[in-house]
Amino acid sequence: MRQSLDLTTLRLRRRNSTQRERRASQTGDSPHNGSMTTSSDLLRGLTAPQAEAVGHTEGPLLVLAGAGSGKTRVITRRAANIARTVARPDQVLAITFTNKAAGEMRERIDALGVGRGMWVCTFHSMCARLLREYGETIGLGHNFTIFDQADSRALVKRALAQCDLSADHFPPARTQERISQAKSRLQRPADFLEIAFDFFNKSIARVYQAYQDLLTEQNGCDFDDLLMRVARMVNEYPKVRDELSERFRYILIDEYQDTNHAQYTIASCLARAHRNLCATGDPDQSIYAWRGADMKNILEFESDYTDATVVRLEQNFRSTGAILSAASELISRNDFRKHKKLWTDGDRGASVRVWTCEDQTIEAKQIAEDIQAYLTEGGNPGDISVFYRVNALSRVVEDALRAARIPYQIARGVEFYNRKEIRDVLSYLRLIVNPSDETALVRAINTPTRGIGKVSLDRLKAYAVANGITMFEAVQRCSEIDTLKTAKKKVESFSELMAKLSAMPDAPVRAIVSAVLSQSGIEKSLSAAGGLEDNDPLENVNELVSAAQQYDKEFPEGSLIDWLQMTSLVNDVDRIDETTGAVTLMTLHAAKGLEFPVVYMVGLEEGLLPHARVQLAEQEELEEERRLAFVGMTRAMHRLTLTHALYRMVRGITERAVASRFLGELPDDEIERASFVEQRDRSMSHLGRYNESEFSTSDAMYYPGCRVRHDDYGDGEVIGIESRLRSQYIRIYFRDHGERSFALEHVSLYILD
DNA sequence: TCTTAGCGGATTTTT
DNA sequence: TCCGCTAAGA
Repeated sequence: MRQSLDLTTLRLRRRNSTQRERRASQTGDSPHNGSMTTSSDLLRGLTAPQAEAVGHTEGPLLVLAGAGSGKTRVITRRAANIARTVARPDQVLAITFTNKAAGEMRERIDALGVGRGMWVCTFHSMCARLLREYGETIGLGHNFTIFDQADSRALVKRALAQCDLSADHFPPARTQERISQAKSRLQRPADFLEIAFDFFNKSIARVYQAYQDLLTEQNGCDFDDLLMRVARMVNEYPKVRDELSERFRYILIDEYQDTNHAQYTIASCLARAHRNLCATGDPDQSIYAWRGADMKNILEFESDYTDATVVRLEQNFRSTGAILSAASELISRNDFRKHKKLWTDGDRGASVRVWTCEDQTIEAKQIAEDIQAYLTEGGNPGDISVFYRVNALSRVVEDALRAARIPYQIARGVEFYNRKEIRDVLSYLRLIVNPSDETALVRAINTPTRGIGKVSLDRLKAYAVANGITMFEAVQRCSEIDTLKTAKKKVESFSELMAKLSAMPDAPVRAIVSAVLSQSGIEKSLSAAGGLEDNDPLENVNELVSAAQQYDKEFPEGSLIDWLQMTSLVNDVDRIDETTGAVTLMTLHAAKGLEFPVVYMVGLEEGLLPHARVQLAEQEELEEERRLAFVGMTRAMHRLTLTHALYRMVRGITERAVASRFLGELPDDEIERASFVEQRDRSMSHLGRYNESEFSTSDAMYYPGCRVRHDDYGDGEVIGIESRLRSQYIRIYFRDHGERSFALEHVSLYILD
């Protein structure tokens, strides 16, 4: 089991060693420094608060670590110190937010001369591992399948159908979200029903129950189940809790501000025996409230553990003065926060650049040109990253980079595993491991098409239900199913195929994957179809084989189960390869915890950041968007560029875009503006008169509080911009006429200041 | 049972 | 723009 958790670690270690060694040497954590064997060495080069956190061992500890304050270094050294002085490595549990972070941390700990055996993983992978070990206690087979979001969505649809609820009133995505939220709050279907008073919630409760039954029937766990089942297990089975909390004498949890209730419960239970819980995080970087994360967990740590030591890290070692000052000014607009003052004694550096661009194509082109110039000066593409709020924005940037022949990579690890052909192959593997996995069966049985369609599947299902067996067992006994007509033979041969494949469970994973490819006919049908220019499915499938081969090489002891688990739990960032020397594109969420010398943030517009889906009236939602902007900005070390476009094409339609209010919240002193807007559009635009000066605040920069003049209504103050239906509306308060709102594309306004 | 055309709806962010 | 779903035809 441990194998699966180590895999990502090792892979990342191999890939990233160059870059990380470079960074490590900058921070004094050189892996080649073999002389670090005493605890005092671990304190070398640290500031006083950092040293306090590293040296602390006993009792609860809260490290409030501002962006770029050397947090990773601190927790790494602290873990190393503990494992060296007061505990064995295997008594230490370190939970990080991504597998990548886990990999880096493990490598650094290794470099500090600590032996193997420490648990360094994410909440989800830790839970999967614990469930394989203890699952029987709560009636979960050890060979359970992890259902990803798409699988889970499909089950929600089935559950909705079973409950006779129309997808119109209960959109599967929303329903799934409701269920997920309930699970993260540790509410079971019955609990949910108890607090549901209206028809809507009662219906959701029914769907939830049906959904959960479907999952259980298939011996499956969705992502939330991994957490919920472990949380309930440690809560309700004192024996398990005691055993585990006895085992983990020291627990470190990073990014504590983004934990949800289930994770909080797990942490509390595991820390029960020894109370050596160290939480690190930064409330200003909490960006996952939408998926149930609760900032209260970190804000109330001190009342949960009244004897907690609190260390604040406020000195920033990452960014230049200008970047830090701009980011600090922005985040200071949030009301719901603990006051904190980040500071640096480094140089001010270059101003933060704010670019106003004609449209998204110009925006992308300017960025590509700017990157090109940076590379010409000898810069490294690997230093650069481009962030955006939504994945859809990556497209234009990609096109521009490709046109400029600049190497880039996108942090979208899950996408690979979401490809149809990959899911097809994986469904066979899942079925081998877990024959109850009906979702996998239904997919595999007719991929490639073998003439087993809906009708035959219905008959198989009916037979299974009538006889109280699984659908897979029905497949195996298809000869006795009379309702099957022409399909009988076909089902039979599928059954034989699966029997053959299942007979090789201990073979190397690569061999199993290859066997699936050749014997299922997937390979043949893919090569017959012929490859497209890019994204050839056959090539993707071959990449999967290589991945399996890699796994075999690194984990001779590894099993198919573990490999599948690993592929289910990869996230976007995990697949970034830092050694390729390519510009990295990612969402703002994925950027958390990373740093880059050069950062671009695109699409700083109302509707994108803050996103149109957030209720602007809800202060907390708006503040989370502001934190997201803050997280993005504070990733930058030397150079930060923020861009917005005046027109943006959304779903094929070009729309007027308005600069993000966040741009208006940045301090002028730290900002340098530039405009890439063509003259003709200025004169043709229906937005009224512009400021004369060329680089003035952008033409479109209406922000809340901005004073404007309207031809009919006189002077007023902008209250906000709202997106409704297809267009955006600007709401203005006029002294003489009260509140009015106008369609942005038709209104004519003069900006007064 | 499979293929295709046409339509409508959708998009936040992720383990 | 794009994707997935539906209905109709082979």
